[in-house]
Amino acid sequence: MPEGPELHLASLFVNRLCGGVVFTGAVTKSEVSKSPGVAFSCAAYRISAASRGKEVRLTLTPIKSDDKRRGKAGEADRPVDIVFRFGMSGYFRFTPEDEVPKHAHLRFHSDERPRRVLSFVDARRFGSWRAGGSWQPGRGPCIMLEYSSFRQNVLSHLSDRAFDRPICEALLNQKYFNGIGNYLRAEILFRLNIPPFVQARGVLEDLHPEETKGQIPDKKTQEQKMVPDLLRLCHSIPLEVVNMGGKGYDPEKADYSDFEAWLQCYCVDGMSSVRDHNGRTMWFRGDPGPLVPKDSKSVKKRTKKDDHQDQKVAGTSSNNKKEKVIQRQTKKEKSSSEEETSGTVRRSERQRRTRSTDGK
DNA sequence: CGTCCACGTCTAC
DNA sequence: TAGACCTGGACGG
Repeated sequence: MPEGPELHLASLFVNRLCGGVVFTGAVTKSEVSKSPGVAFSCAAYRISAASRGKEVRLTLTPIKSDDKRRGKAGEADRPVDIVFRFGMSGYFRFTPEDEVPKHAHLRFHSDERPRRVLSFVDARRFGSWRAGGSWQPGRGPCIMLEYSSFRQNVLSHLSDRAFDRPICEALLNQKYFNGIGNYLRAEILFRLNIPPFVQARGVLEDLHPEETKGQIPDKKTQEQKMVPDLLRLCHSIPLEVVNMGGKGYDPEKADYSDFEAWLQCYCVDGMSSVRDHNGRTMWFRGDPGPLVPKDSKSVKKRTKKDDHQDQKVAGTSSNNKKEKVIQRQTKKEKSSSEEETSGTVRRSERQRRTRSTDGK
């Protein structure tokens, strides 16, 4: 669940559930985790959280007790910050001690009875944390919480080579779009009908610096402001997810359906998808744009349960990096595939469940 | 059983 | 621009 909205929801989650809780003792780490242990131990401390883009920072604040029997060796008295990245599968849980989830790699123990545990859970372990530091240098301002400087940061660096890339790939660059991930880029570009593989600079260079405070907008400016531009949607669409209220963050199935219903493009039946230059799946509708990878393969969505269709578009070689499946391909098949997949292809013809054998 | 795929970085050739 | 890093769910045989 981890893109900007999920990270921010995680911070809200921690503040809501742990705000009044006193924690105690050491911060414990799973054996298997490669992230460094957190050298913090305290008889009584509180936990608060903040987020920035795709990072969450926990602050452990020791509670000053009246009796000054502090001074035990290793006892902290100053606040400690821990900055987390969630990888592909990280999230926080707060559970009774005997219900700590599998893959809980960093744990904070409450001073209650029965005890509860705040856990950083991360099945794939692509996530990480670092104690004592701050936000990762090089990551840009938060798309949700630092909108103004985010916008400024992008528009003042358009000469950067990063904006040579297709817009869909630039949107994953955390130096400029801290918080955007794979589902958000699809949803954002979809709502503006921007082809994903057009050069980023071209999409961005005409945008206003905006937020020109004190200036009375004339009618034209007002009209322009009615139409949210790309950078504004990089802010507002993630906030839509946040405002759904915990859905989309919680890995439990019950909440997940709401999030699924919110998606208009990403993994949605009838949309097209291709691998971008970094091997990430880009979901879109219509024209992919001129910078689409040459050997890209278009794929129709596979639905999970209901109608389990798994239909690929015939044609182009399957460029699966890992398995290196060498597919034969004929020019004829290729052209027919492009005809079917690239041109907006009104999918009026309901999802066909025909499994066209690809390139075989 | 097996293969493919996943909301993300990292670093090495 | 490839892998590497991981687990697990969905789906196919």
